[in-house]
Amino acid sequence: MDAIDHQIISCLVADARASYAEIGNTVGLSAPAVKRRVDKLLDSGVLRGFTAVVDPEALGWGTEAFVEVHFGGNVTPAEIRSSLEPLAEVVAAYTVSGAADAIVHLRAASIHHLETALERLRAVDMVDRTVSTVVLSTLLERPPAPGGEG
Amino acid sequence: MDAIDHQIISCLVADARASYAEIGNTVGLSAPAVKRRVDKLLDSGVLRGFTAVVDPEALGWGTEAFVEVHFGGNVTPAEIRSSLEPLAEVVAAYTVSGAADAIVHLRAASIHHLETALERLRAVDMVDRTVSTVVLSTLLERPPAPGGEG
DNA sequence: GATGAAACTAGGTTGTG
DNA sequence: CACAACCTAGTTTCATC
Repeated sequence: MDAIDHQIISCLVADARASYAEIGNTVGLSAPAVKRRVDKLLDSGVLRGFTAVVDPEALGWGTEAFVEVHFGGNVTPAEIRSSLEPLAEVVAAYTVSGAADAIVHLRAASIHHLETALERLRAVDMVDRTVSTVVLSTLLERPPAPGGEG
Repeated sequence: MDAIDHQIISCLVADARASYAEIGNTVGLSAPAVKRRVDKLLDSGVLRGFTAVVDPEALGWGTEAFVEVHFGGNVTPAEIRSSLEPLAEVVAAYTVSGAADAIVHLRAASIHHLETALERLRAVDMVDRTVSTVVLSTLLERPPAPGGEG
């Protein structure tokens, strides 16, 4: 994990289908050298994989919301995870500090779809209360800048 | 944008470096046919591109927070966007309904780094008040399921 | 208009120094 | 890590339905 690895990761984040030769040209390495590093990064788990970036609107997932979920009683993160995993509308979920126990990021096709997703979320065992915040517009969405401070 | 396009998108979301032949094998098409469809999806904007999925911990970005931002006065989404864009720790930002004006997703290297990022966020013009929620653990993070209801 | 097969080109992969 | 050879995949063209 040296500076060149960070550059390679940057290239792949920018375009996961970039050729090794192209990346090598950017970072000053030969194509095979880049491949070996990428293989190592995949093997070590630094790179988890490669995915396509899709326009949610085009797929008919134009409605988003963040939901603070309050659980009743003692619930483990693992239990929360397994209870949320079956809900297709849940694109992300986090346990958090503060008043709520978890924040759930929902993506739905419409307000109506969002409502039914919320109903199913509230029907999940141990869910006590939810506070929904509907997304009006996405201002910014980007991968974390590689090699920040710290 | 028929059912096969959705299948192709699913394949690419699962693995952006999958070969056209492999995708074709899954969706029941030949490699050239898949390529033509992918080109069209890229051209039409349904597919925005391809990116690498990186482990934030491994890159030293292990601390996350969601911040509700309250703005003073009349601020346009475009103004919010351009004021947040320079902050490297901002990985996502949304205008939202409800009490807050925006939700900002921050990723930092440490609690200390998060603190400095919050200071810079609060120093942004027109930012009135912020309410931070620190992420304890990531339960789930996944792309939206293609072809939902709606 | 879109697909499938084949030919050609480019990139991925492995071995050697 | 670079170089070189080999092999696989991407790309284009053309014929077909």
